[in-house]
Amino acid sequence: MKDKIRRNMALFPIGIVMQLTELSARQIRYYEQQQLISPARTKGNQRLFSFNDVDRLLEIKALLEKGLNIAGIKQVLEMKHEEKRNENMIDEKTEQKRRELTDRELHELLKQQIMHANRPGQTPLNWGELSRFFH
DNA sequence: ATTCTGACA
DNA sequence: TGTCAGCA
Repeated sequence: MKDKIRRNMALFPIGIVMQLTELSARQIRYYEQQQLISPARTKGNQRLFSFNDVDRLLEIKALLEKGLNIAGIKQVLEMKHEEKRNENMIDEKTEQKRRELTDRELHELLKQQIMHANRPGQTPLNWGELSRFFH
């Protein structure tokens, strides 16, 4: 279990992360403000990201492309946190149920945003991609 | 050369 | 979110 410290080891500066994630420095810093990530800092106050930070950013990017806003992403990420907490019981059936639960909650999140946060002049949701959530 | 924070024609 | 300024 030495892999955990490796994944959490602060390694690369924002420039590298930009290339790895296809995200702008602006976005990466913004997501940190929204507390979606918490990269380490050098003595010179420069951000140092770990593999976990990068993976997290990739997840954020994916969710963003699915049409979720910061609030929605926070909730999904929060569930991911609970998942890891329960990853002790690696039962096959409970694992399956958990995935279904996650999908249902994602469905709810998206439904809420579609109904509620439907702002003028903007269509933040990829309805095509969302079809699977409305079976 | 890079990154950081703050601000907005 | 982009982008520019003024520092470190």
